[in-house]
Order: sequence, then C-alpha cells, then structure tokens
Amino acid sequence: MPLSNENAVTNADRTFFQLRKDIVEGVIAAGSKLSETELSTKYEVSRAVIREAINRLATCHLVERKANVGARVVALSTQGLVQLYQVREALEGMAARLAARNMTDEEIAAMQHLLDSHFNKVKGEENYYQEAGDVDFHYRIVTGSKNNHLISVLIDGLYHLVRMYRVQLGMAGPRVSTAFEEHRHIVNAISNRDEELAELLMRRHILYSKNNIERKLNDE
Amino acid sequence: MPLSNENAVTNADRTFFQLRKDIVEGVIAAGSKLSETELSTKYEVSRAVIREAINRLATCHLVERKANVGARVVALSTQGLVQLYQVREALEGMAARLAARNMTDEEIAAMQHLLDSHFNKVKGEENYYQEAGDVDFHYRIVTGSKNNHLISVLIDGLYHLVRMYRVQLGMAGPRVSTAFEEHRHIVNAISNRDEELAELLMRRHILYSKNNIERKLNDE
DNA sequence: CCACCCCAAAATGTCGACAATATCGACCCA
DNA sequence: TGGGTCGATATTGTCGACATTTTGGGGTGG
Repeated sequence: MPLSNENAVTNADRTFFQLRKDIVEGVIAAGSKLSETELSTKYEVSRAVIREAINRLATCHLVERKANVGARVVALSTQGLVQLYQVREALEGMAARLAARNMTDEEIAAMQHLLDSHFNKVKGEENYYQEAGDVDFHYRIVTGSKNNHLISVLIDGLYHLVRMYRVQLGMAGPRVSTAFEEHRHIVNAISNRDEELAELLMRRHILYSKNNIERKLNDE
Repeated sequence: MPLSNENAVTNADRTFFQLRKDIVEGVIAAGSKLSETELSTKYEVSRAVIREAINRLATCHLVERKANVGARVVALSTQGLVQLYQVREALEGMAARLAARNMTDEEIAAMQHLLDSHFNKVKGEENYYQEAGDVDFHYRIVTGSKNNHLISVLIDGLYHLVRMYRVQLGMAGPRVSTAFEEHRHIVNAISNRDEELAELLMRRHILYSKNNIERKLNDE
C-alpha cells in the first residue's frame, strides 16, 4: 500500500485501486485481456464503474485500450523496462535538480534523518531497505521538486509500472548497500544546493539500477 | 490539427478531440467549470460520452476532476508554464539523446531535408515556421527516440498543454531565426550520433524558449 | 484444399433513469 | 447581526438495457 494518501471516496476509486493492485502484483496476469462484463461480476460493480477504472489504468500505462476491442494488461519485456528507466532517468534527474533548488532546510534535514534510520535497519534486517526505504527516498525527492507535473507523472504513473516489473520479475535483490551509499551522496548534493551534481548523481543512480536489473534478466 | 493520425472511431473520440480543441484554443475558458449535463446537450451526446471525454482530458492534464464535484479546465499561470517547460526540458533532452542513438540514417536525412525547406519558407513568409515547423521538428525528434513512454507522454499529453499556453497567451512571437539555428545544430549533433551534445543542445533550446516566454509575460 | 462470405454470439459503445452527494439560500437562534 | 442548521436544487455517481461492432466458425463455391 503506497504511502501517498489516496483515499477512495467513490466506488470507481476503490475498484481502480483494487485492479491496480491485482495487476501490479500479478494476480491479473501481464498481457491478459480485461473483460468488462467478467470484471463487473467479479468485483460486483456495474460495467460503468469498471470502464472508469480501466480508463484510469490506461492513464498509468498499466493497460492498453483499443476501440471496440477492449483492454489488455501491458506485456512486460526487457525493452519496455529499458524504456521505462530511460524516462525515469530524465524525470527523476530533473526532480533531484529541482529538489536541490526548492526543498526547505527542514525537509532536507528530515530526509537525512530518514537515511540515518534506514542505515541502522540495513545493518539489521538485510532486505528492509530495498522495498520501503527506496520507495520512500524517491518519493521525497520527487515531491521535493515541487513540480506538479513531475509529481503526478512519476507517482501516479510510472512508479506503479516500476513496481510491477519489480514484483513480477522478482527484483527484490541486493544492491542494498551500494544503493544506500548513492542515496547518501544525492542527499548531500541536495543539502549543498548543488543542482548540477544532484541531477547527475540521480541519473547515474537510476542508470546503475537499470544495468543491475538488465544483468539479472540476461543471467536467466 | 496535429499531424498525428488520430482518427476518431468512436463517438467519445470525436467529442474528446472537439473538447480538447475548444479548450486549447480558449473557446472554453481556462479555469471554467465543465458541467456534464450542459456539455451533453451542447455536443448532442449522452453524459456517458462526455464523462469519458472528460476523463481523457484529465489524463492530458487539461482538466482536473474532483470526486462528486466535477471537472474544471486547468488555470494558466506563469508558475505552471515554468513547471511545464522544466518537464519538457528533461523529457525532450532525453528524446534528443535517444534520437541520436535510434533514428535511422534515412530519418535523419529526411529531417535535414525538412529543415532546408523550412529555411526557404522562413525567408519568405516570416511566421510560417513558428507554428507548423517547430511542431513538426519536435515531433520528429520525439518519435525518433523510439521510446513509447516518451512519445505518449509528450505528444498525447504535454504538447497540447504547451499549445494551450501558446495560443491563449499569444506566443506567436519571433525567435524564429534563432530557434531555427538551434534546430540546425541539434540535427547536426544527431547526425553525428553525438548523444551527449544532442541532449545538451535540446535542453538549452527549450530553456531559451522558456526564458523568452517568461520575459514576454513579465513585460506586460 | 483453400479462399471467401455470411451469420450468430459475445464484447464494447451508448443511452436514459435513478441514487448519492455537494451546493446554496432561507431560516432560526443566540 | 453573525453563525449555524436544515432543506430544496442541481450535479455527479451508478446502474441496467439497448445499439453497434468485432470475432470466430461453418458453409459454400471455385
């Protein structure tokens, strides 16, 4: 459950969140077809609600719709993952640059505090950091950019796709300690208000991450 | 009318395109409320069609929806325009980098040819270039990246917002010849397969463009 | 045996009606 | 008079039924 306070007010909201969860976690298989009538009986809502939910899923690029044909869950591919990380590199690089410009001193201090607490947990339970910590860190940078377009494209859109790849391709792997060091350097650059360095480090951080995942995929 | 072959197959498609056009061109005022019932009588379709169209407008960030309240056309602001160009800088910079990597020699040659023909027209009618030519140039770079995420986010999303700002804030202005030179340099970098330079030049091109518009806005 | 046409079944697109929610003004009460 | 409550009205959310389109299979003719 993402930390963002997405509270469902309408029925379509709930159905959308549920469907998104099921797709990201693979309960609904990648590449499979989404039948409106089938889903409406399964989730016990009308087709109108399902249609609205599917439309929103299309907005996140989790499904693709074709007129008069229907919607399919996106297929996962190495190429798709590479393209996804290329966009992340561009957007999160800019986010880091803007975070260095726009975050308040308090927000930066809080983020440093967060890294400290993560550091302690990394020494204990090995894999805590990867899941929650990494997500938390990137969220703070993105929201710290104070750029609404960046925030919505990344948090409402791409991050769910990233999670889908992580979950379904089993990317819970290590790279924990090295990624942690990279996070530390990024925060330092932001703390120094060094926009250029912050962007550069973030881009390399994501590039390394992509290479790491690609290497793993090719080893199989 | 954008060059992209968006042919409407369903009724919702047509309504969506019409609404988008009316919003971008200011026929429907920025910041105004979109009443479903009102629009359904005006465009002579059912509310379901209007709702679908509005949902799609929301994915382009042209309108904002609130549950149980309704949808409003986005408000234009200097801050919003600045944030928009920050995202453009990041995404189109990456697009130029990928274009240098992925465009075929034929595509590059065609783009150089395009610039040549634009050059001739610039000398004749002063303002031809700005509208169609600039759009065409940026479209080719983006599609040349061969990255589907980049393509859809920019062409289906941000570009319509950019056009909305251009039209409604009256940005038909000059910067024609200088922009043309910048385009030329970008194409040269792509032709040399120099990814680094292509990205850098594109980012500066968009940054200049932003500064130019900002300056104009402040002069009023 | 292949290609083509046609029809039936199932899916999506569209519609009008009803339910649930927000809005706004009138009214009441200190 | 100011603040708050309550209710009528209008708007959005949801539903089931109908219209249109796609799809797949069977049949026919070459």
